[in-house]
Formats: sequence, C-alpha cells, structure tokens
Amino acid sequence: MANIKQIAKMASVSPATVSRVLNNHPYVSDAKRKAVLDAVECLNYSKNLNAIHLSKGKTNIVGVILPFINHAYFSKLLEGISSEALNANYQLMLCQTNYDPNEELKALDMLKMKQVDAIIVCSKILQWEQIEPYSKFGPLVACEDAGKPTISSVYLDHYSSFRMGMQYLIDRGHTRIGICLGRANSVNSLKRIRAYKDTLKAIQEPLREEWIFYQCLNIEDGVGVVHKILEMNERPTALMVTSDQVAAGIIIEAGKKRIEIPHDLAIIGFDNQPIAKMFDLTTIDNQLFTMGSLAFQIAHDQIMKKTQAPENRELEFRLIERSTVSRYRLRN
Amino acid sequence: MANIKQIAKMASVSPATVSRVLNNHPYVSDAKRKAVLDAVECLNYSKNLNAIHLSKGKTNIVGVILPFINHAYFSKLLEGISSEALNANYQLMLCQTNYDPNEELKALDMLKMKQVDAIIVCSKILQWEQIEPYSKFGPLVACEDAGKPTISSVYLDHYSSFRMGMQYLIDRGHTRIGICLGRANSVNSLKRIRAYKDTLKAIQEPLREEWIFYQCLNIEDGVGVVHKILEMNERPTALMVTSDQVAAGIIIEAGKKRIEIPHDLAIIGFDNQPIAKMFDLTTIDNQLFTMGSLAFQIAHDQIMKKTQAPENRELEFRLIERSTVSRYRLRN
DNA sequence: ATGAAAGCGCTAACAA
DNA sequence: TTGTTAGCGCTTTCAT
Repeated sequence: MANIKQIAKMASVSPATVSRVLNNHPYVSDAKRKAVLDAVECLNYSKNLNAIHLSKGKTNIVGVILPFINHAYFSKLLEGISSEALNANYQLMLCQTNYDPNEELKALDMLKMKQVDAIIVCSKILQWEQIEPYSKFGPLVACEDAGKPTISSVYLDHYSSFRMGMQYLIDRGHTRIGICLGRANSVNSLKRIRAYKDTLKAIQEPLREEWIFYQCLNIEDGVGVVHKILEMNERPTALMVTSDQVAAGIIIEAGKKRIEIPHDLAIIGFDNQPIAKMFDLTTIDNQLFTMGSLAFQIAHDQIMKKTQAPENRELEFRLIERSTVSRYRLRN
Repeated sequence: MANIKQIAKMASVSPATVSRVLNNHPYVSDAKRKAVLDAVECLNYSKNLNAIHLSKGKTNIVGVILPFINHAYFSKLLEGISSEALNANYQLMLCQTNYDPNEELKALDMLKMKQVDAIIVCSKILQWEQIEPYSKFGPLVACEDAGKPTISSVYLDHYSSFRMGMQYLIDRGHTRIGICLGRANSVNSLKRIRAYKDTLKAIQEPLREEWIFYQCLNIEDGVGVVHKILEMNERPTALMVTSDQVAAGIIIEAGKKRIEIPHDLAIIGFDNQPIAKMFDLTTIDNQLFTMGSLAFQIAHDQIMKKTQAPENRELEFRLIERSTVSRYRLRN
C-alpha cells in the first residue's frame, strides 16, 4: 500500500503538502494540489487510519457497552445511537458484555487505551463507583440514572413512571397488582420495586412477594408468568410488565389459557415497541430511540469540548392508552 | 498519559524490555519483569492501541456492514458474529448503512484504511462487482450467496428452501399460494421469486402478481398484507412469509379480521425466531446465529492465514412443523 | 505557499 | 537476556 511519502515523491512535493491536500487545508497552490491528487489517483492511495489516530490522539469512534445485542430494548437504543453516529460521521465499536464484569472492564479499557473517544453505557453490571474512574480518560455517558453527577447520563424517572402506571391501574379499580421485572438488581428494577412497594403502602395493600416476577426479558418469559399465575390461589388482576415483548408473551399465553385480557388480567407494558401496537397493548413509552441519540449527542459534545461539565438529561415518559387495561372501573 | 518510554526509565530498562513484558515474551528476567510491572502499576500505565495497531498493521477489529440494527433478522445474525468475536478476543465495528450505497462504500473503505482486519457483509445494496475489489485489502465475508467464488460466504440455498416450503404446502392440498418478501431486488428475494415461479409452473398454476407482497420487513407490515388479501376477489389459501415477524403480524391481524389460521389461510414463516414459537408458527429455520458465527470464524481464519482461498459454506435449512399449516389435506 | 523535521507510542530486527 | 534503533504513516510546528 502506498503511503504519503510515495505520493509526495511522485507529485514532487513534501509529505506536509500531501497532508494538507488530503485534509483540505488552505494555502496550497492549485498546481500542487492537482499534482497530489493525480498521484493519489495513480497509486490508488488510501490513508492509514491507525497512523492518523495515533498522530491526532483521536479516533472518531465511540464505544457502546451493552449486555446483549439481540434484544428489542437494546436494539432500539442502539438504533438511536447509531443514527446520530452516522450523522456525526462517527463509528461505533460494539462491546457485548453478557453482563460479565471482566468484559465490561475490558470495554472500559478501550477508553484508556485511546481506541475510542467516548463510551456509552447502555446497561452494566459493575457498580458506578468502579466505572466512574474511567471518566478521567474521556467522556462516559450512561443510559440510566447513574446517580452520580460526575457522570453524564440520559435517563427516565423510572420511579415516577412506575407509580404513574400503577396509579392508572388503581384509578380503574385495581388493587391486586403484580409486576414483571428484568434483572433483580438493576438500577431500574430497584427503583421500580421501590415504587411498587410505596404504591402498595399508599393504598394499604399487602406486599405479595410471589407477585413480583423476575427475569422477564424475552417474549417466551411471558409464558412462565402466566403459568405461575394460574397456579396461584390468589391472583393479581393487573400486571405491570417492564417489557413489551414479555407483555406480548403473556397476552399470547393468556389467550391459550382462556384468561381474558383485560377482563381477567389487565396489562401495562413498557417501551412502546412495534409489537405493543400490534397487540393494542397499553404501554409506557420510555423513548429508547431518543435516549440513544441523546446519549450520542452528549458524548459527541463532550468530545468536541462544547460542554465541559457532565450533562444529565431526564426524558419524559408517557402512557399510551390502548386496550389491555379496561377503561371501566372494576366492580368490587 | 504515561508511555512506554517513561515506564522504561522508571524501571531502568529499555523500551524493548517493557514491550516484552507487556506482551508476555520470553527471555525477560524476573527482576526486570517485576520492575516493569511495578512501574506500570505506579504510573497507571495503559497501552496506546493506536500505536500498536499502526506498528503491527493489524487491529483485531472486524467491521460488520448491515442496513439496520433494530431488526430481528440482523440482530440474530449479529449475535452470532458477536459471540464468536468475544471468543476470539476481537472487537466489532458496526456500520449501519440504511442501504445507502455511499455509506456502504465508506464502510468498505475501513478495510482499505486498515481500520479493520476484515469485513462481514450482512446485507448490501451495491453489486458484488463493486464490492469484490475490496477483497484485495483483506478478508471479506458475505452472509448471502455472493455468487462469486472469489468472495467468502456463508449462505443458505434460498431457492431450494423456498421450493421445499412450497412443496410442503402443495402436499397438503394448497395450490393458491402467495408470498411475502422483503426488498424486491435483494439476492435472496430474486432467488425466492424464481423458486416461486418455477413451482407454480410445475403445478401448472398461473402467476398472480398481486399475490407477491413486497416490502414485508416488520411485524406491522403483516397488517397491510391481510388488508390487501381481504380486498381480493381471489384469495390465496396459503402464504410463504420470509420473516417470522411479518408472519406474526399477519396472524394477529388475521385474528382481528376473523380469518382463521390455518383453515382460511396457512402460513409458513422464515427465521425461526422466538416469536415463531410463541405463535406456534410453522417456519423454516435458516440458522442465522450459526451463519453469523461461521462468518466470523471464516473471517478470523483468513486473517490468521489458516485458510488462503475464499471459503464458501452452505448451511442446511429445515422446516419446523407447527400449527399454522394444517396437517390434513385440503378438500378440493 | 512550501518544506524540514520532530513527534505520536509501540514493535521487532539486529546486535551485543 | 537486554538494549539500540529503525521503522509504522501521518500531523503539525516552525522556518523560510
């Protein structure tokens, strides 16, 4: 592969001039510019990005840390990130961690090793305390409430959104409400559990631990939820399901088991994915695409030093009323 | 940030020795090794990957070209690629093209500019003739039948799989069969159209252009298909749907419109996604995960020069019999 | 407007 | 076993 020196020689100019032409710098005579361009053409020259990255100390790459790729939540988030990256002419380095702490650490190291200009954390298993030190090496943006003002973040108030959803159910006569969560210890789950408990207390309902379903991540997980409910003596009349996929799974399985929705079981989903619309599922839109694109924008701004201080953006949620919660009040 | 020279100075050794320690080379005395490691610790040193990449002329990164991220087909494929990458300690550079030829070209340039060691093309809009020249700069692996023995590929025989699916329907009494495709001009669609036409000819059925539904990519697209069918005087009794998501959409909408499946409309999906299982959808498994992991393996092998010649692997498909095609023969 | 030359930080061939 | 040194290919400052 040709390099800048060979171009210089062929065009009878210095490497510096070649560099200037290649980077559209001013102060190059048209004659020399043409000579360089011709040589580039002739030798089928291409820049070596590694050399550029080294020399500039910058890569135009942003790292994205996420546990799984094949999951609607992360796909939508990633789509938001990607669309902005495309916009800003940035590349994306994908780091799938499977929630393995070592993989997460390895991914963070990319920032330290200057392989990426910034990192976006979609979800993590490490404590923020372990992650925070890396912000010394470059912008770090979280797609959840990091709870640290020193780390930039884009997030939703999952406590409030959960309470709002529950209140919506309560207003329609529900008191026996169950919930489906993802990982038990994720930042979001913990907030939702708190919201759940606080709401129950407010309406003076007892907490039934068995009505909290964990590890509900994929559409298939909805099946298990329905089966468990069927085995219960005391069944919830409504479910807050923190994933539209899982909610869809519940609806499908409920249909097979002759549980009528919303009559026997009301359901509120989360994410407002396409599947929610298909099932006419009442859901809470948490703006994943926007979250992703904003996360990238913040990372990009920080790289460009437009903003110095960490930025923390809270997104609005909104409940989308559809048909999986009856609009009529339950008879008592 | 500290560099190798400073480590060398602090440990009173040469940069070369530091490099040796850092890369676990033999022939370093324990004393020096320890001194280096201490200095590394003390200065909180980290390698600069850009320097390493430049020096080695290799990056341990593979580029992945795909049109969309938020799409079940590509998510599953990407998951396969990613799992192998994790395995091989390789990073993934994601290049979303939106089927924009310029973006595709830019992504291919990464190979030329030595930013990636190889490229995996999940789907493309350019002609293979335009892509092929890039293989001069490094391994190029296609996740479809490139039709060029000079390009490595992992693919399914979509012609045969389509014919097999149609034969399955024919054996059960169907002759009025429609099909749902994605992009009209994709490599896979063209083969499927050919299979469709050949099969119709074989059973002496006329070709009805209106029974070929294009642009069926997402679950919502199933709605339109059902509506169009409802407006037809002559309706198909069965549908080959080249995406389980779309098939699911059709099933849902058909339910709303009181079209009974499989009685009024039999359906065969493609991909064998989780959603297919949920809907008990008869589908053709085309091994996306395997395709992805194999694509990475081939790319990796080529990088490591284990294999020189392009490798072309054909994957087996298999039909998964579930309930959206009746097992009983239709009465005539 | 142009060129010389000193980095950027690491690797590896060669010498010792 | 260790050090010296010449790359890797580009950018950028400083002269001119």
